[in-house]
Amino acid sequence: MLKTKKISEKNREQRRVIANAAISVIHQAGLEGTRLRDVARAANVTTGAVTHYFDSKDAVLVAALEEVVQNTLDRIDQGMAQNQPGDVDAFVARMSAYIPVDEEGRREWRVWLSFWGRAIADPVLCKMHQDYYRAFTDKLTISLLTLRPSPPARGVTQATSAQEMAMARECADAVIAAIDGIGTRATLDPDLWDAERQRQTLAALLSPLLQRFASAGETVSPPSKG
Amino acid sequence: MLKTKKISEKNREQRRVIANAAISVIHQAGLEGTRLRDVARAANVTTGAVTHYFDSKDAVLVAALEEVVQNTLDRIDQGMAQNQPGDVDAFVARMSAYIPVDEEGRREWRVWLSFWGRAIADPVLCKMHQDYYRAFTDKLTISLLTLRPSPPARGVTQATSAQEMAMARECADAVIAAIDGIGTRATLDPDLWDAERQRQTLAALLSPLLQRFASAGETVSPPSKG
Amino acid sequence: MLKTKKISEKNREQRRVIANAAISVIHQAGLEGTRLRDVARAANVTTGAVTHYFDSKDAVLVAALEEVVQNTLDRIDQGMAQNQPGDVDAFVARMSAYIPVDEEGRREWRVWLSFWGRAIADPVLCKMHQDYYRAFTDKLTISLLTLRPSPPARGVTQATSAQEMAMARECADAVIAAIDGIGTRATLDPDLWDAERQRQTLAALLSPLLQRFASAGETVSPPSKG
Amino acid sequence: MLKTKKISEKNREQRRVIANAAISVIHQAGLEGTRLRDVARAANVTTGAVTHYFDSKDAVLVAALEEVVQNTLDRIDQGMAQNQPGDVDAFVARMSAYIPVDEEGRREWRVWLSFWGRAIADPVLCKMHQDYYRAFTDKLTISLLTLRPSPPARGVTQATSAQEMAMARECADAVIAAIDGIGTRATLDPDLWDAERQRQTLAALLSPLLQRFASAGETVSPPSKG
DNA sequence: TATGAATGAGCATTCATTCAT
DNA sequence: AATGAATGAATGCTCATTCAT
Repeated sequence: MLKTKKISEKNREQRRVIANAAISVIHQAGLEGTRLRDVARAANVTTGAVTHYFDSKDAVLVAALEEVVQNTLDRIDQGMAQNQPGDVDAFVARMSAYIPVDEEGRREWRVWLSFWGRAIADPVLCKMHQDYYRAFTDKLTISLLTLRPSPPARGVTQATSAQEMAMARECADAVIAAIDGIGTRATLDPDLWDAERQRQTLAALLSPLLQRFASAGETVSPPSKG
Repeated sequence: MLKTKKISEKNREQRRVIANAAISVIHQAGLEGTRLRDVARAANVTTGAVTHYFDSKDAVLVAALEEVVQNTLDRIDQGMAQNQPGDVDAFVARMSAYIPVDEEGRREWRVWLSFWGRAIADPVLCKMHQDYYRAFTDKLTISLLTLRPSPPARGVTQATSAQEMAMARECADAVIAAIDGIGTRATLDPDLWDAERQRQTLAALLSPLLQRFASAGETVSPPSKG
Repeated sequence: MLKTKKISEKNREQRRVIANAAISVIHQAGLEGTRLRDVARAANVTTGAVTHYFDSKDAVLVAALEEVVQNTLDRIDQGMAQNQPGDVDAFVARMSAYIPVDEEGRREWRVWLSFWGRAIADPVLCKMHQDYYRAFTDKLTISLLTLRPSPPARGVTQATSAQEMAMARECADAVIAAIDGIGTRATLDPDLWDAERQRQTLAALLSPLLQRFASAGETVSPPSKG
Repeated sequence: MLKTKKISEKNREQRRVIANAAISVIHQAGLEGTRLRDVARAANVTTGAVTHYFDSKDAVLVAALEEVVQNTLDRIDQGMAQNQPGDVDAFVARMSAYIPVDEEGRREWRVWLSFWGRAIADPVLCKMHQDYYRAFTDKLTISLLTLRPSPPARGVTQATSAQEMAMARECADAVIAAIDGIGTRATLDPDLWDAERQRQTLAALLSPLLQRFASAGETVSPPSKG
């Protein structure tokens, strides 16, 4: 039993090693240029070992994507610390952890973008993306609420109104869209899109939006819609 | 001479037919699921005809992307009509032509997204994307300037100051990022992202930003940066 | 009728133009690298024209080989002038017209050699080669007889004895083998085999042989065989 | 280490099996009629196995040629035993091992001839031929020197004079040319060229030449050149 | 567990040939 | 007589997958 557990752990460890090797290869060769042999070589194992730990190539790719997703979600959890109400600038600055401003970010974005193209025709990958984004949206929605003044300060008794929740979710949608839009551009045109331009664009999109949101009693929707 | 022209035109016409067939197949099967035979069948020609008009499969895919790019650029030119100064809502509404709010839009976005993944490892496709986005940014920058009150109204004599240009370009970056971010989400999670949610998110991101921009004498950059 | 003849002549002329174009392409690209399109281009006609004048690609290649054969046979006829009895050196010198000592010779030999490889698996080409070589052997046999002193000088009355004919044919075999052997080497290693080395080797092989043959009353066979 | 060696040996063995299968197919179908699938079938493996051991079809063909070359060189080494000075007949008889007098010889010559045609347009094959022939020439030159009386018998002290070497090399050129010329004829017209005719022609060409060479103090060059 | 040799279906690509004009 | 666009069979090659060791 002890042995089984050890083996199982080794199993899991080997799977992660291979998944990370796959990420490396995808990063370098692109998704359709990724051959199982190269993944095996990058993981210092044989091709047989790869198929030993994974049922198919698709399973390897899914594991690679899960690895990237997990890394990102972990970072989100770290960054989703309690906000200071009204401190929009700090929040925007934290969001810049999700755009490709450093080497690791660029690496993850390249893999990320590779999977988008394939997810379109692959239900499994598509479902993974949807689940991940929904989770991200939920986390962000919760976090955004802490940007608002605490309820008592606004003279309301209930913890969070449904309307406030909706506003926060709209905001989360917008924040994620901004991140994805900037990340895409920066990944495909890295020479033109250095960290500064990315951060500037992120701030341009999020600051006015979040300042409205953070202001008590106002809606995030444009006035013209009301 | 006339004959030559006719032949040349037929050539170009056939190439477009095949490129559009490729778009159809990419839309259905994804980029890596696209086989030349299926493209040929979709174009009602034989595989030999495809290789008669194109040097290689890659050339067919490039032509397909060019077709999508051209369609989009054409639409941009149509939508870049003179803005009414300050009419931010109308501008935002026009921008919604670029997010996948209808069937054709979804179709183009699926193709578009497919190419992103491949552009990462393909210098030719990458260059195409960069060129296209730079062109789009330029067009949008010009258009955005017309959202601002005319110079005399602001008491300035010069046509457009360098600072104003920079502001407009920052705005253009932000607008494009918003479009890409929303388009990506909507393409990968179409059930959750209907036209309404897309438009709402687009407005949430662009309205506050553009209202600042359209207001004379203010900068688009967040106050904290100044 | 006159018109028919003209057309027919044009036909023949066009076929020769195409055959010579084929020789050019074979010379440059080798036999298996020869595409009908390139032959057409080299002849300044369209691919359709080539198939109009020839039933198939093989027919084009056969015509090309016939052209080379005809050129060679014509030259043989020119060189087969009456020999001066005993003038072995002049005969050997004339034989050097058949080894690739000049540009045209090298060109023809490259084509020639290309066809050998294909003749092995192609009965039609094989037959052509056999016929050509047999014709060459016959011509050469006749010519060689004139190297010998005239019969009266040898005290024989009959024109040419059967034994003498056999000797001459053996000689012809040897001469042709020497030419082919040297031509092959020189074609495949032209840098090492300049005209001088070829001529030297030809003389080394033929001079002793032919001097024996030219001497009345002796046989060309090695003494040990007799 | 032992295991590695075994694998490596199996690799080499399999490559040879496939190369020999290729020879069989070339022998039957000619070089341009040789398909990888037929080679695979002849080797009792799948097409995938062939590409597992070889990078490309060309690599398979090169290996096939190398096999033939190696066989020939091995035979040359066997036949290059010390000559008895002056025993020209024995030497000529040994040379007949290189003309297609038996089934195996015909087989090798067919492959050999096939490659000549392709070597013309293929630098790699061309280089192989040149290297092989230069090696053959060197071996033959050394061997030919032993046909001459030993230096003391000729009253010279030095081992081998430069002039003697040059004579031997000229002789080697001639011997090889004779072999190639006869082999070519016999391969392309096997019905007419039985073993007897080949041997006769070989003797006709080589005997007078070598007798001159084997005679001390004479040059192999024709008198008229001196 | 782990290996890597072997498989074979599937792909893009080539090119002689056909045929409507 | 001549064109050249279109055909489609045939080939080399790739690579995920299998399996005996």
